[in-house]
This record gives sequence, C-alpha cells and structure tokens, in this order.
Amino acid sequence: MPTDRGQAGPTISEVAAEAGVGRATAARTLGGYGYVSPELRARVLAAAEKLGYRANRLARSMSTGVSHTLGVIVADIGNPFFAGLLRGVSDTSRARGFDVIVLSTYEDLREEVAATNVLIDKRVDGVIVASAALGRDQVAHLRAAIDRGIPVVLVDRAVPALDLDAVVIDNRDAAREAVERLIAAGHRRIGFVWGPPVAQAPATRRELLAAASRNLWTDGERLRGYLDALDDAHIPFDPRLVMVGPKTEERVVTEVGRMLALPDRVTAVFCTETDGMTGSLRALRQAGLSYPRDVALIGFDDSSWAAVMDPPLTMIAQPVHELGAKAAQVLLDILGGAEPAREMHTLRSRLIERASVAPPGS
Amino acid sequence: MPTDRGQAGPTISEVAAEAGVGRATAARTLGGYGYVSPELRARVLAAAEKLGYRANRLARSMSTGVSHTLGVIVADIGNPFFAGLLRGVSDTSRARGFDVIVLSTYEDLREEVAATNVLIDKRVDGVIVASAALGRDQVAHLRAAIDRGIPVVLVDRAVPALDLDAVVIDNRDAAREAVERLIAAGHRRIGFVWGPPVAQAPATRRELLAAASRNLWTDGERLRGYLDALDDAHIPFDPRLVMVGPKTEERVVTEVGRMLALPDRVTAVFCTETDGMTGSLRALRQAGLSYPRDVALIGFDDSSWAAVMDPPLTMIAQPVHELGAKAAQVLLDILGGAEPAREMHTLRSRLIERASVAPPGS
DNA sequence: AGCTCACCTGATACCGGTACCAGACCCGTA
DNA sequence: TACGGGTCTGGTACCGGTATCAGGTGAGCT
Repeated sequence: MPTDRGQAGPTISEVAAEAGVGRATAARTLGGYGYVSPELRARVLAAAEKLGYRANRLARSMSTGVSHTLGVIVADIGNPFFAGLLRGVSDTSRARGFDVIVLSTYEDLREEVAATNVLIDKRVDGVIVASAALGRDQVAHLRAAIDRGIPVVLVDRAVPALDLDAVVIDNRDAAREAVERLIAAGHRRIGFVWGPPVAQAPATRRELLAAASRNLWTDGERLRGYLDALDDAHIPFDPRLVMVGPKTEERVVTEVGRMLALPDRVTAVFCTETDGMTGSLRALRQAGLSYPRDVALIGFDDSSWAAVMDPPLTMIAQPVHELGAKAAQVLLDILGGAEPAREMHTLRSRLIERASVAPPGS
Repeated sequence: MPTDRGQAGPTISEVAAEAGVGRATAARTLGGYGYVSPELRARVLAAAEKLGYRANRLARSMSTGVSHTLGVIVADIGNPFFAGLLRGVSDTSRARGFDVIVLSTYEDLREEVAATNVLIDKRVDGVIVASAALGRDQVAHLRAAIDRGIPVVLVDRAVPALDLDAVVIDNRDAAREAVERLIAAGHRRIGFVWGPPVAQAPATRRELLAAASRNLWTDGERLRGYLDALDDAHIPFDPRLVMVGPKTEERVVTEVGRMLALPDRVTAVFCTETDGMTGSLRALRQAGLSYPRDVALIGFDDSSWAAVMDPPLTMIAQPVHELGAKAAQVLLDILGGAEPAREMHTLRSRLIERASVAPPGS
C-alpha cells in the first residue's frame, strides 16, 4: 500500500520547494542547526508556516540515532503506586523534552522480557524498570539492553544480580520501623500480611527467607525488616502469623481471619500493600472486631483515603512521585553524558502516625 | 557524533552478509514477507540468531508509514481514574500489537495542544484523548491530527464541537440517579461539590449553566443531572449549596464546612470527584458530624477504600478499565479499516449502594 | 584588477528498513 | 534445440530527516 502522500503533512523537500531553496537549507532552518542567512531563513519559515510543516521525529531519530523517548516498565499502570511513580517520571522527562512509553508486566517475568524487547526495537534512549528479576539467570533481557547501549535504571526494586543505578526506598528499614512501632505499643503477636506466591506455607524461618529471596525484592526486604524488629525485641517468630500465597484481597480476608481465630490471636497486623490493608479491614469487620481497640494496624502506601478513615490509619508513605522523578533524572543525566554511579539512591519513606495503633487489649 | 555502530545491534545488511545472501532476501525472511526458499530462510535465521538481530521498528515505521503506536492524552496519569483507564487502553492495544505513549495535560488546554503535536511528530497511528476542549475555537489541534490522517477517539469526555467517536458514561444520568437516591431518602438540602474554576460564585442558575458550558464536559453534565433531579422533585435550586472554584481538597473542606454552617444546612452532599469525597469527610469530622446520621453522602469514582470505610460509602462506579479498553478497540478498528461511526459509545456506570445514605435527621 | 578567504548554499551520502522489479535459473514442452 | 513460463533472488529506489563537504559568491586587501 503506497503511503498516500498529501495526507501525512508536508516534508522538508516540499517546504524547500515552496520557499525556493535547497533541501539542505530548509533542513538547517527547520532543524535549527548549521548556518542560514536571515533572508532565506525567513522564507523557509514562512513556507513551513504556510504549509503547516511539522518535523517527522521518526525520520529525525533514524538519522541521529536518538529518539528522545524513555521506556518505562512497571508491574501495573492501574496501581496507584505505579501511577504516581509514572507521573514523576513523566513530569521530569517531559520537562527535559523526552516522551515516555509505558509497558505493564503484571509481575510476569516473560512479559518483562517482551516489554524490554519492544523498547529495544523502538530504539528508546533509556529504560526505567521496576523489575521482577532477581538472580543471574533472570537478567539477560536487561543485559541485552545495556549491551546495545541503552542505559537502564531500576526503580522501586533493586536487582541484586545487576550492578545498576537503582532508585528505591529502604524497605527493610521502613518495615522494621513500623513493626517496632507496634512492639513499642506493647504488641507481641504481630501478623504479617505479605504473600510471595509460594505453594506451601513455609514452616520455618529459613524456608521463609528462602522463599523471599526467590521472589519480589521489595517483599523480601520488608520481611527482613519484620524479622529484624522481632529479633531486636526477642519476640519468637511464629510462621502462623505470616500470610503467603497470592496477594488478592480475598485471600487476605481469609488469612487474616485465620490469624484472628488463633487461640493466641494476633493483636496487630502489618500490611505490605494496599490490598493487604483493605483485606485486613474487611477481615476485622467480619470478625466483629474494631481497630485500634482490638487490633492495631499499620500498612504500606499511604493514600488520601487512609487519612479520612475513622479512625485514620497509620501508614508508611512512599515518596512515589520523587521515586519516579529521581529515576528519570538519573537516567537523563546518564543520557546527558554522566558516568553511571551504579549505586542505590535511597529515598526516605515516612511512617505517618495516625490512630490505628493502640496498646493491645485497650 | 557518528552513531557508534557495533553498539546498537546488527542491521539487516550485516545479517545478510553473515548468511551470505542479498539484503533483500534477509529482509524478506526477517520481515516475514515475500518469498524465500526454506534453505536460505534457515541460513538467514541462523545468522540473525547468531548476531542477535532485532528489527529496528523506527526504520520499519519510516518505510511503511505505520508506527504501531497509539498516543493517549489524559489529564493526569497519577489520578487513579485515568490510571485505570490507561490500563484498559494498554491491555487491549498490547493485545493487538500496539504500544502506547502517554501524555498528561493537567487540564491545561495548551498542554493538550503541545501533547497533540508531540504525537503528530512521533507519527503515532491514532490518538485517544480525554480532552478539555469544548468549543469550536478550541479544537484546532485535534482537527490538525485528523487532517493528517491520524484518527482521534475521545474518551471520558465528549467534545461537542467535534463529530468524533467518544467513549463515555452518561454523566448526567449517573448524577441524576445519585441525587434522586438522596431525594428518595427524604433529603431536600443537597450540597453539590463540584468546582468549575470560575472566579465568582454564580448567583443564578443561568450563570451556573453558563459556567458549566465553558468548562469540563463531564462536570457540566453532572451539574445538569443534579439540576434534573431537583427539578423533577420540585426542589428549589439554591446557589449556596454548590461549590465552585478550584477542586482542591482544602477548598472542599472549607466549602462543605460553609454549607454545613448554613442556618438551613445541607443534609446530604453529592461529590463529583474523589477529592470531593475525602474533603467532605474531613469537613464532617471538623464539624463534629457523622454520616449517614447527620449527613448523607454519595460520590463519584468508587475505589476499594470506599467499601471498607465504616460505614461503607455509596458510590458511583465508573467502568474505568472498559472505558479505556473500548476506546482502544474503537480506535484500533478504525485503524483496521473500519469506517468511524462518529457516535457516542455510552458505557454504564453503576450506583453502588452501601451505607452512607440514610433519611435526614435519623 | 586580481587574489585570498570567509561566508553561505545546496548536492549528496547516509540511517535501516520495505517493496518493486529485473533477471537468473530450471523445468517442461513443441 | 529452442522457447515459454514459473520460481527464486538480489539490486535498488524509496521513506524524511541529518550532516558532510564541494563550490559559488562577494568583500577586502594589495
């Protein structure tokens, strides 16, 4: 099918013809490079204006090898966490003249590989990725991008097997702080609503850690933070108090229900994700319990809703926008010629204390 | 700067050389068109595999004139409504082999124009836009895209001045239904948390409508729905019960506070946006009032939080994912050769009744 | 007046694909 | 044996820009 011209807008040649100058002169004027006399420049500009010329950035990218586009790979655009992060990326890259292509993986590593290939094929200048990869055998796709000269910056999740810039928060520390807060209020039976997609509930601490190191980086860190806090307070670890398996709200409801039905039931619950919190809230209601009187609650990922709940929820707020903005900035700096620092850029999360934590049995 | 080859991956010529065949033969094999004998095909494939060849989609787009990319313009990626919508767009376009470039306008028409130009320059195949444009003098940018052969599909917001496919919900009807529900419960003093960015609070119904027709389409429709319901019930319109001005949560708090302090105060509040609901909740708490006992509440845009509030909130749920998915589908069909229907595709919203509505003074 | 040189312009060869088309080759048939 | 026709391959002209570089022009100097 011949591209039916006359449709897609005038080309530089047509502008040149209209202005009565050579193609190169029109190109220099419109491309803003090289020298053109004021007179010809004016004529070219007039012709371009008249014809409604717009540069074809595809063609420009072809010859310069630069697309002024960043690729971003996240788990799910629909998730408010990633949506906020994306806004950070988008804001700072637009400000520097870069556009953003977004791809979702839904936590599937194969999707992540496919997404990376799409971005390589589209010749994006750089990639920001919240990767589900961990081990050496899972990073070939990212290596491939780097080998092709496309810089990669990690965001939200570090990839231990890769020595790259990563913009993250200190998940371990954030989790520890939250659990410490619970312990400080007097809790010793603290549920951990977590959820690596393992088939069998790990019975020992060792198995748990092993599962953690095979799954999402953030999740593993948060588990370690939970264990840190327990250890520091000499509270024995009880595997019945951690939820594993797919992190659907449904499952959270039943799992927290289970923890609530234990003889020595849970008096506090720490949730690593939004769905964990909503699920826990549901489970509480089903059990006829209320917070913070019967159960104390702390969760990850603050939102405007958490503050208007009654009582308002104590939450760990991640700097979502900054996470994205910083990742974009690091990447853009590398594209600008800066040497990659290959380090963890750790942003501060904040524990926002509201009213979902009280001493047990109060 | 010479694009330092050897970096960006092998080209078709290099694969052809490696396989010892002509460029065209390698191209046909790798591009999957034309005829190639099984033997040569195998050799080319082997060479491509060995070299790690990946097609340059930029180059392909250049010669075919098709980029397999959709552009999406929304007000704010960080807003859960648009994030969900985007996920719908992204899911269905990925399934059909299209990628998505996302741009945010933050409700600024100039940003929308800039975004449209970026998409034209990048030669996207089609555009999905939640436009802030209304009148004939505001749609030049969308016309420009169409004139260049780039089909445009509207989503969330119709543009009266343009005869295009639009995928929306019936905002007027949704608002009317919600307000009717309030009226059915016995309310007659119903606040409308709305907010066209007008300087002066309109004193008359006429002025209000005028302001509405100069601002966001969805907002205008929702106002009309509110008025419809009042009219049907013969409830006189009171301008003091509608909030205008920027829709920040802060302003909502003070405005709803004002309505709550009126001698004949509001006994129900209808919110057209999420921030309106959180703001209203705050205002209630500040006034020492609770829902649904003192004030009934209905809002737009359901979320998982609304269901776990205590009491849970009655909400209008928009089919966010479907909105995006349908818009992408309509656009993709047009790109596939279908004649644009140029009609409103109206999706159903649902009023999810929970427990934030009770009779006044109960 | 003649020469140099800086200044300016436009041919032209890329970028990495697609797609048209000429022609080589092989087979069967008259 | 010559010829027609189908099969298969590779040369090459695009797509719309960028960037290099040869050469034309005129000013300034001797």
